[in-house]
Parts: sequence; C-alpha cells; structure tokens
Amino acid sequence: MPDTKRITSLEGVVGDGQKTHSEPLSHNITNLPLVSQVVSTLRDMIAQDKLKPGMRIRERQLSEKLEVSRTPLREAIRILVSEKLVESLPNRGAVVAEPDPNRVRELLQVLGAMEAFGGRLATENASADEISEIRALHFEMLAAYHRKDKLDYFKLNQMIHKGIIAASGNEVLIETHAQLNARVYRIRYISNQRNELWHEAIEEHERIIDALEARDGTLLETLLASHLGQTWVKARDVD
Amino acid sequence: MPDTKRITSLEGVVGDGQKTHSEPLSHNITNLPLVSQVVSTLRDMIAQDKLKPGMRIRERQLSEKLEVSRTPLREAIRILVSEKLVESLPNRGAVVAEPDPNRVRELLQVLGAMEAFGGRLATENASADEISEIRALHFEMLAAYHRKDKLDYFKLNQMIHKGIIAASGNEVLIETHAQLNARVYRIRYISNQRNELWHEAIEEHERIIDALEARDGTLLETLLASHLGQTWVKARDVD
DNA sequence: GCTATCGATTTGGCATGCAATTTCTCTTTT
DNA sequence: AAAAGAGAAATTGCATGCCAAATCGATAGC
Repeated sequence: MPDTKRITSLEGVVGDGQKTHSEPLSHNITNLPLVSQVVSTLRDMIAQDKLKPGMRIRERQLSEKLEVSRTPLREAIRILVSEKLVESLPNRGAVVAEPDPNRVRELLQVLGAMEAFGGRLATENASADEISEIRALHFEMLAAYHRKDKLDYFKLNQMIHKGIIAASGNEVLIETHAQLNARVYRIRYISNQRNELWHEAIEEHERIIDALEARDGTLLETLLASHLGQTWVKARDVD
Repeated sequence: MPDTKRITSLEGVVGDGQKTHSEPLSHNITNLPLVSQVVSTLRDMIAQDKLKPGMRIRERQLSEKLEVSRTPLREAIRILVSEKLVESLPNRGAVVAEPDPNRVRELLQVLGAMEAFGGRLATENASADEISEIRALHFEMLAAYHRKDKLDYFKLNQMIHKGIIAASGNEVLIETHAQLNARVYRIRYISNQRNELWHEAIEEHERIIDALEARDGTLLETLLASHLGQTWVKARDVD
C-alpha cells in the first residue's frame, strides 16, 4: 500500500527525547564558517529543549561539548542574543530566554498582524503554484489530524503559515516573520501537544485557504488577523 | 624589512597585558560590556555615513581606531550582521550593507503595516499624556518646517512615528519596528535632505494625529498604512 | 538557626598568537 | 601592452592565555 508522503524537510526539528548526549556539531562536512554552524546547532538545541529556558550557558563547558573553542561559541551567542533567543547578563554570562507571557502575547499579536499583511500581499502576488502547494499542505495536515499525529500536524501548520508569508513575495516580511516565529516556536509546540482543540484551527484554515484561492485580500486579512489570537488562548497556560 | 624586529607584537604581554586605563571609545563613562559600546558606536557610524555602504570593514584597522581588540569588535560585527546593517562574506570580512532598492521598498511596506497596526493599538492603549506629547512633537516639527530646518524636521518626524509605535504599548512591536527602521534610516535621511515636498507629509501628519486624538483606530490604520508609501516615492531615486 | 565574611575556585571579558586564505605586487609570458 | 602567475604581505578565522568579577563554600559571629 502507498506509503504516506514523507515530510523530510522538517525532520528532527522537534525534540525527540534523545539523550542530552553530545554529538559535537551534527556533521561538519560543510565549509561554512564555524560560527554559522554553531548558531544553527544552538538554535536547534533550544527549539528541541536540549537547552532549556532559564538554563545558564557555560562557555567552556558548551564549547567542549561542541568541540569548538570559546571564540566562535561566544560570537554565536551574541547572534542568538540579538535574536532574543538568549539573554545576556553582563559579567554573568548568558541564559536561554524565558518567554515572559506578556512577550508571548505581544509576539503573537505582531505575528498576527504580519500574517494579515502578508496574506493580503499574497492574494496579489502569489503564483497559482504557490497557492496549490498551500492547499496541498492543508490536505496533508488534515491527514495528520485524522491520524492524530500531533507532530506532523504541528509541522504542517507551521509550514502553511510560512507558505502564506512566503507567497507574499516580500523578503523582509519573510525574514522578520521567521525570526519572531522562532521566539514562540517552542511554546507553540508545547501548547500543541497539550491541546485537543484542533478542529477549530482546521476550520479556520479551511476558510483562510478558501480566501487565498479566491484572492480575497480583505477577507484573508481579517481571518489571519484573528487566527493567532486562538493560539494565545491555547498557549497562555503553558509552563 | 627583516632587521627591524617586530618587537611591538609582544610588548606589554607581561605585566599590563590588558585593561590599561584610557577611555577606549568616545566616552567610557559606563561599565557596560565593551561589545555593547562597540555596537552602538558602529551603528552610529553607519547612520552618520562615517562607514559608507559597500565599504569594507577591516578588523585590525577599525579595532585600532576604536582602541579595542579584535575580539569585541568581531562580536559587535556579528550583531550588526544579524541586524542586516552589515554583510559578512566568508573569509573576506564584512562590508556595510548596501540597500538594494527592492529591499528598501519591502522594508517601507512592512514598516507601514507595522505602523498601521501599532496605530490601531495606540488608539486603544495610549495614555492621554502620550498623545499630548505626540501632538507637541508635531508642533515642534511645524516649527522646524517653517524654519526650513531639515535636520530637526527629519528627527522630529522620526520621533513622532516612534512615539506612535511606543504608544501601542507592545514591546515586541517597538523593538521590531526600531530594528527595521534602522535599516532605512540613512536612506530616509538622505531622501529628506533632497526633497522639498514636506508640506504633503505635514498635512498627512495632521490627519494622523487627529485620528489618534479621536482614537479612531480604523482611520488611523488607513492613514498610516499609506503614509510610508509616500516615503518610497521620495526615496526611490537616492544613490 | 541565620546571616555575614572571607578565601578558593570558577566563569566571563578581553587580548593576542598562529594558521589558512585572500589580496597585492611585481615579474614573466604571450 | 594585457594576461598570467608566483611570491609576499595583509586579512580573516579560530584557539588560547590572562585577569577581574562573580560564585561557591566554609567558617565565624549574632
């Protein structure tokens, strides 16, 4: 029988309960600057909760674990600080950022506004192929929903929203959205694991994609602006 | 050149190795981490065109000029890279980012959307004092307008927009807006110097502030969303 | 018992050394 | 003369060392 479509592009993005054991840098075949690799590694470790919020980052210890010196690690930390994934306490090092509930609410508000705006642009700029792909992702998400596969559901949900933003064609919007999204990624993941209210989101998505296909910018804007408010309701009780 | 021994590279290694008095940057009254100070300095230098777009940043040269070592300078550069004020070319250092006209247009679009959103929030959340202050800034801007003081006009214009965003009360929005704004700061400054079409902006501001005082969110949103489009028309011919 | 104090140890902040690359310069070749 | 190329000089990437501030821990004082 036909195998389910592999969603390879997002594999391993989310925590899988592996040991905190230390693969140095996942694979060092690349010749990218070491800092970039370290940044990626740390971003992943944070998203996967291998580095937990509030946890102090000890430079020497972590640099040994990653098998790099402190210099590239420190530079990487600076980058994550400016992305607000990490906080820096002068003379006392860095800790993984704890998401203050107010910040999370604000983030979701801003993301909602950005998606609304991106959605409007998408109704003007998206290619037919891009819209089809989003519709396809939606069906995959329905599949995950009926299988009760929370992980796939979550990933596909993310991909759909990312896809809408991408279809806006506005690079700045895409980057900014991605960066803000990274800050709530983990909390949304946890929230998704706990909640059983998926079908509401499904219905909303249905209408969102209908509006996109109809290229009804005003409607899509309205739908997307309120969509993330639901996430807040679901996320507020995490931690 | 062989005979003249390069003793300099080792001098002071023993004894006073580091941290030898003497204010490094413009004024070191603070005890903030050195990186933060360097970041501020570089940001200012870029905004003031002391570091020009496309200009290569030479670590040693610049670190001598700022009287810091390469380490904090490099960390500062990483931060500016992730803010997109600087681009990094692997193994070939960093250059001050050249604003691609398309990116500028996209930035202004996104800023417009953010201001529209922020404006709506402001009509809901702003204190009376905040609104009064914005009105006051507007009058100061009118003064600068009649004095034909372009610099003050520009700064007050910026402050008004920043003030509206600040009045939204959404920290994330405030930060994100500031960061995106920094990327077009210089180009807007130049554009402002060249253009004589101020009075249009003045009239728009008038209506914007009226809407804010009336706490008419929908109207303010509309006005702000289109306001920055004008900037694009003015900015597009820079360089 | 609880806090204050002082030393030892750890950690982060910064400077500098060294190897790998890149860029510059000057010569050689066509 | 322009292109090519071989070194030399300069530049970046990364590692390591040193110092001062922070943290930990034991002991003393209340």
